[in-house]
Parts: sequence; C-alpha cells; structure tokens
Amino acid sequence: MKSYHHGNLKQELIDCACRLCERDGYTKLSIRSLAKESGVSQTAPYRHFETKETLYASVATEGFKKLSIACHIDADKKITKKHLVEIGCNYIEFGLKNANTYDLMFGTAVGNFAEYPELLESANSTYENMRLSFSKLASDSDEVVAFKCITLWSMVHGLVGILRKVQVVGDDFEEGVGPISTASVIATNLEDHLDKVLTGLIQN
Amino acid sequence: MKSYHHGNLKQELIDCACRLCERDGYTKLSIRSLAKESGVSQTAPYRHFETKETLYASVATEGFKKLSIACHIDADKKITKKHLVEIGCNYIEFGLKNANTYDLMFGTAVGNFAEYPELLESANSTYENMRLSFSKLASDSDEVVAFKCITLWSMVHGLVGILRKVQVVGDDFEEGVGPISTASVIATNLEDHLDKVLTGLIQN
DNA sequence: AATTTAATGTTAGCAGTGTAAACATGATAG
DNA sequence: CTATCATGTTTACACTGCTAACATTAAATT
Repeated sequence: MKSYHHGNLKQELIDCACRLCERDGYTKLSIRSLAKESGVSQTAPYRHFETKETLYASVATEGFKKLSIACHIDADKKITKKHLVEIGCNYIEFGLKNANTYDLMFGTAVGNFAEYPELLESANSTYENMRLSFSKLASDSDEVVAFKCITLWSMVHGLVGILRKVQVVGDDFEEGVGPISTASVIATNLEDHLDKVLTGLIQN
Repeated sequence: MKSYHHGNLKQELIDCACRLCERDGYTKLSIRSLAKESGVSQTAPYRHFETKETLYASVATEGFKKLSIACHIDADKKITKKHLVEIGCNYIEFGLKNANTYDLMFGTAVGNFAEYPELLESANSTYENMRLSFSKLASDSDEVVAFKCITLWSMVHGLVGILRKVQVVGDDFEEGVGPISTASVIATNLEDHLDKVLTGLIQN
C-alpha cells in the first residue's frame, strides 16, 4: 500500500541519477526514465528540479563531494611532496573510475555553477582543500600556493582526459611510440610520473 | 529553380554543422535543424550520415585538421624549447577559441574513433606532428619523445579544461588566491607558465 | 479541532528529437 | 534507351524536456 506522497523523492531521484549517470553517461539520462525507476509519474521530478540542468547540478555536487573525500589527506602536520603525489594519484583514479560523473562535473552540461549554490560550494571546497594541502608544503606566499595548486590541478585534469581519450583512439604506431602504449606506461607508473612533473613545479 | 538533387549536400551539411556546433555547442545541434538550414527534407542527411554520431565524427575530424594546422610549426632544422612553448600556446589558444568544437573532439560524443577512419587518421596525425616536433628537440629515444609528448599534451589539455571551468565557477576567495584570479594570471602569462613547466619536463 | 494553504503528486498535451520504412526522382552505366 | 542506384521526400514511431490544469495530503493558521 503506497501513499500518494513519496516522502523522500528528491533524494531518491538524486541517488538514482548518480547511479544511472555513472553507468550510462549523463546524456542517456532522462527525467522520465528516472521517474519510472522511482515508481512515480513522468512529471513528478519537476516538483524538485526546475530543469534537467538542475538535476545535473545535483549529481555534479555529489561528484565534487566524493572527489573532495578522495583527495583528502590525513596530515595535520607537515605535508611532503609524497603527499601531493598521493593527492594527484587519487584525483586521477577518481577521474578514471568515475569517468561519466567526471564529465558532468567538468563538462558543459551545467553551464554556470553560480546558479547552483550547493554545486558552487562543493566545487570551491574541493579546490580549497587542495590549496590547503599545498600551503602546508612550503612557506610560499598565498599567490604561489594558488598558482601551484592550479598547475597541479590542470595537470591531473589533463591526464584524466588524455588517458581516457587515448584508449579510444586506436593505435597504429610502432611499438612504444604511439599514444596508447605511452599513455599506458604513464598510467601504470602514475606515482613516478607525478613525482617527476611535480618536482619541476615545486622547485620554482 | 532548384533541382531535386542538391549536388553538394554532404559537404554543406558538414560546414553548417561545424558552424552551428561552434556557435551553440554540439548538444544544441539537431539533424533536423541542419536539414532545414540547407533547405532539404528532415531525413535527407541520413543519406550521408548513418547516425548523428557519424555527423559528430565529421565535425570532430575538421576540428583535428584545424588543430593540426594551429599547432604546426615551421622549423625544418632544429627545434628549441621556445618552439614547444609556442606549440603549447597555440594549442591552448585553439582550445579556448574553439571551445565547443574542442568538446566534441575530446569529449564522449564520439565514442570510438576507430569506427571513423578519417577521424582516427586526423587525430593520430595531430599527435604525430607533435611527436615529430619533440623528436627534433633532443636526441632522446623514441620512448622518451613519446613520453614527453603525451605529458605536454595532457598539460595543455588540462589547462584548457581548467581555464574554461574556472571562469564558470565563481570566486568567493580572497584576492589573488581563488581559482579565477590565479587562472587568469596563468592565462595572461601563458608563455612564461608553459616555459616553466616544460623546463621541468625536458630536463629529465 | 476545523479550515485554509502550500507542498507534492498526477494527467494530458505540445513541440522537438533521432531514426526507420516506403516511395520518388533523376544522374549514370550498360 | 533502359535499368540501376545514389540521393532525395513523406510518413510514422517512440522518445524527450517541459507546461498547464487538476488531485491529494501534510502543515500552518485560526
């Protein structure tokens, strides 16, 4: 005997959206199918999400929360380069393992974060955590810390993109020279790779 | 007096798609609107593109050709770090100025490049050009060259992503510390930035 | 406690989409 | 000249985001 009101629809929709988004990619996600999955009428979701983009924003928000957790590091005291490498590795691992969600977070599906306060907050908080880690590395000025942070971020972000893309491009180059084999070498030695590039970065 | 047969429909569709794609983003592109724009029936495009993805692939192919040109460098003889910086800057400029096309090229809209020989060819050729430039920098082994190439690529690719994203995230951090202001510093000093990061890279 | 109100659900329907099937036209090969 | 085949059209289906009008019930107000 189910009641007219669902009781917890919004959260259930978000959870379901997160699951389907990650499974099939956000393009395949439809409000209608989502409603059906929750055993509710086609237009019920519109009581909780103004537009599809609003729903996307909620999924992306969850994504940033998870990314924040994945990149959080337990080091109250001093942070070493090793810690940063670990953060970078965790970031990349998150991006590769949650590729579809990652697309939603960093793609253009949600046009303007500022329209979704929770999303803005979770995204900024992810950045802020990274920044804090960097600030515990050396006695740099705030500007230098921010600079290093953005640089690392763009580096791992780029690696996520390229590592994914390259697996899809096909590789008819000679052994060890094509993008796939090269990328897979990097992927399997992520720590070394990040360590190498970070070394160049944090010495300036 | 227009004839039953268009005569040059395929190319016109591609050109039109490239234009609309870059103007509105590939999500907004519909086969039907494209057909209307070319003054042809709704389903006419299907004589030239099996599915929408096939059309996407064509647009992406054009994109890679343009990217290749943008990153091409006229240096038969020896290549210096300065040249690589220039390539990187040109790459980033392309990514920022053709953001919507760039999304199509590096996003998930086209699932498997291998299904579209021309796309695969143009993408690989872009990579190959970059790799050649690196090979003229120093007497590295093929593996090291490929490694450096993928590293630079992921770096500039990441910068394109982050620089774009950050402009959309909003910034309630204190002056000079938030992602926007930091990113804009990097963006306006792209050459210096790339030079700095490349220095760390090519010395190993 | 009774009643009003607001939140949350449903039904019906519009305009737009990708795509398949059946048919029409006309350029080209035999 | 005729048959074929590439290329176009029409029609139709299932799906989508979204709106408007209405139904139900929980919460707030009297």
